[in-house]
Amino acid sequence: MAISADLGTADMARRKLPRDARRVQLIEATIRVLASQGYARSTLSDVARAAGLSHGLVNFHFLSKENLLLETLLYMAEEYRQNWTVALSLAGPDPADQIGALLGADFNPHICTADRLSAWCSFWGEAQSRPLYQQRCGANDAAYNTLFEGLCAQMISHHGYHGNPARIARTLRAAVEGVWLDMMTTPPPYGRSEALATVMTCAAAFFPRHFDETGRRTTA
Amino acid sequence: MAISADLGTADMARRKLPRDARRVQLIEATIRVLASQGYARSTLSDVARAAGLSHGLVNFHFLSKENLLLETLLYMAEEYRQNWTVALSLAGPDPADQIGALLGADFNPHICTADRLSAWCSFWGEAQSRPLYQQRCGANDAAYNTLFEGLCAQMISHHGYHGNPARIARTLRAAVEGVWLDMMTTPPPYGRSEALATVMTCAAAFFPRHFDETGRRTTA
Amino acid sequence: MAISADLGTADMARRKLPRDARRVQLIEATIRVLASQGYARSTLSDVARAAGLSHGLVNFHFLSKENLLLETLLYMAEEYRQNWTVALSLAGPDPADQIGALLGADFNPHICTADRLSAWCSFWGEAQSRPLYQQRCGANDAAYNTLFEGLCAQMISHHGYHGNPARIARTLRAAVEGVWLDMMTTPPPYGRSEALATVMTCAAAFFPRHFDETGRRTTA
Amino acid sequence: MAISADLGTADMARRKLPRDARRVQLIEATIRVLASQGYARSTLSDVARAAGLSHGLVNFHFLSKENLLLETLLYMAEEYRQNWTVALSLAGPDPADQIGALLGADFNPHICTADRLSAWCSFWGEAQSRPLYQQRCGANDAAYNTLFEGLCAQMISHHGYHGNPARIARTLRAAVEGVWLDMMTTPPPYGRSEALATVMTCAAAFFPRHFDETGRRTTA
DNA sequence: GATGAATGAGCCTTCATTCAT
DNA sequence: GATGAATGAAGGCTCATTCAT
Repeated sequence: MAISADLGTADMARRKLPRDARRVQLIEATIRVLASQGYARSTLSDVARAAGLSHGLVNFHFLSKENLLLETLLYMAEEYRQNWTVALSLAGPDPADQIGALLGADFNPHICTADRLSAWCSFWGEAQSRPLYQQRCGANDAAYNTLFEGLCAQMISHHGYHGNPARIARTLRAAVEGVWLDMMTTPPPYGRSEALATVMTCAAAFFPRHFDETGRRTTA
Repeated sequence: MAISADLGTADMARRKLPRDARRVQLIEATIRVLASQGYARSTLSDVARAAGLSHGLVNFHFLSKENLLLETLLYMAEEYRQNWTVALSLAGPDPADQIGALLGADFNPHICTADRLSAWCSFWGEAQSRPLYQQRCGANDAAYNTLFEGLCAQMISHHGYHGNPARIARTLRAAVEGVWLDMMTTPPPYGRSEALATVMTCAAAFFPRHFDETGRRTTA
Repeated sequence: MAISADLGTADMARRKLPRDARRVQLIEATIRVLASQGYARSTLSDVARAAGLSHGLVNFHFLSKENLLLETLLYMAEEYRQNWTVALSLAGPDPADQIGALLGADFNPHICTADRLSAWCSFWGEAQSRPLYQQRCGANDAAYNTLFEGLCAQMISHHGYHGNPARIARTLRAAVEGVWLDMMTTPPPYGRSEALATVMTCAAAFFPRHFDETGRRTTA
Repeated sequence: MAISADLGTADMARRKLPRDARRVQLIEATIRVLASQGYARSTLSDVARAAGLSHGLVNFHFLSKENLLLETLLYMAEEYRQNWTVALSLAGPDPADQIGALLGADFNPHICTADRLSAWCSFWGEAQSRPLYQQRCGANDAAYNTLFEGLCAQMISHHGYHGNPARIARTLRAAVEGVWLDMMTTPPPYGRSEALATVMTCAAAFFPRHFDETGRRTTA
């Protein structure tokens, strides 16, 4: 993960690296455990075992289970943010290109892992009763939403489409999340490519001249 | 839904209720507790307190916590199924009417309660690691999916639309689930009507002559 | 059981019969449950189920579990006492006949049931920590011991044997109890007849002219 | 027995004991608790309190109550086996010496404690309904029984006695167990020496030239 | 830093007892 | 008398947290 490398290099001034490396190691273990056990059944021992470390070390690095889980969520949220940010920066200036980049980023094999999807799911399930989680879960990234809505508005104004940009943006966002849920709930054959195709079908419904089921229309 | 009518009210506080009435009372309490505490933090004592009954009674009627939660899920799944079944039977023969009825049913105030949405969310979060939950959660109702896909196919063949019916159906389904997730995650103002409007926006994108943001076009 | 019939007819003056009949029914069920579950795992529900009666009835008739178990022990102790009393009264006047009768009585098929042996075992296991049980268990029947010791003394004085009558009596008693324990602990083939033969082997060791492995020597 | 030497004393109250030492400490506490409370009333808290440790530690070391009790039984069975094995190895080659050693070993003050007798009793009481216990309780040590029977056979062939060796062995075994039971059930004055004398009385009945009430005849 | 034994709060579960019907 | 729902105390078990080594 680019993010973990960055985290490691950031304050690398001193031998802090082992410290952060341990943290990332434990967080990655937490993600795996959340995926396989679910939130309610995940224990610190499971995490320690998954990380190949000793039981007591988890509290040493994260002070509490509560905190470990929160940091795991923050880690995934940051990872997610960096992912679409990078994708966006690599895309062309056309809003269609940018929308395509954002939607595609959600299915980037680095992000859209079975384990990570499951872990997200776990957090969603708990978010309702935990304000701290809620702030970091999915649809609450205001920057993302504003950006996406702006891109939809540009599609309308620049490319001659019609409709309420906020609602179109929200619809596409909902489709992505719904598809993510399906990927969890539905048996294997329903993979990343079919998921992406489903989302692109939705995009094509709104912007038929710029998208089709396979993604951004190259001939647009 | 008739199933849940009037339960949890004060008058049934004590002493000898018919077996099924108590079960429903406890299940409704479980839904409320799941909504407010989340899955991981829900205890039998919470459920008993929410129902105004002793905690021993929960095990008396449900044998185990595990089982109580499973029965709660089954109860909600059945309630959900009945809800769209009824809505469908009341709709006209036109596939557009039936699709409108199905989508609207998902936002029926009886079903689409804050508590119920939260409870569903809790189960989704755990479903990944529990096959028994997974079978009953959301996108796995084969009958529903087949039906919905058939209706989309009819829209195409009867009303001159284009596209892959399976993928359109899946997209609409994903949009509904995504919107449900948003309703949980997003603060209050995002209510049932806005949620329904979002889903209808999606339907309108696929079947513009038969739907708009407010629902089924009356003049179609 | 003769004893249960007697209990039933004793105060049969009025319709007390159903009352005592129920008690005996529950006690017999308790014996079966003790035998199959052991003391620690026997519950009132088990007893009720084994008796084919309702749960609440046990407390109605016996006031408490503690009391039910005590009464069961008293019932078995009384049954045991009657058994050897009757056997003794049917035996001839010779001390050898009486000893033979007493030893044989312990393996009377009515008394020496698999269930009853197991139940006795359960009570023995608990007796150490319950004075009330201890008084009624096995070797504490003073009347029996005095009697048996007297008979051994007669064997010595009348039939020319040697030894300490108290100790011989105690040895025979111990052999009976040890054999009972073995019958519980050892797999099936070790039945009543082999058990009796073992005890008779012991008697024959002390009184060889009057006993052999098969019991009282007929030609003595 | 070396195995149990010095355990349960004050100095090992707290903090980091080698794994096995803690296990033995807890097992010894379990024996004491079984003796004073009986099987049915023994709780993990009792055991923890008796050991001066927290109750959580019991499950930490033994995983479950069930397992703690089983391990306690195994510990006592092994202790018992070692006891007679050692006694046998110290005895002379004459079968009479060896039988005397085996019978005496059963009343070795290290083994034949009030607590241990009570604990054995508790297990016997439960053994009927627990195959795992049954295998380890008393009369089922095939090696012991075979050995003992062989020694009785030697007494017959070498020293001119008569009788069925299997039955004599079983009788002596039964006497030992019966006497053990009596030691539990009967009030104090009935101590180890009287118990041993009773068993020796039995041995003397079968092998009068080699045993008397006080044990192995020295002049044989 | 790292380890894992030790602690104790909290939860699920069992079950004797009560009691309305 | 009989039934079985209801209660609540008590116990086993889990597990986050602490801490001596």
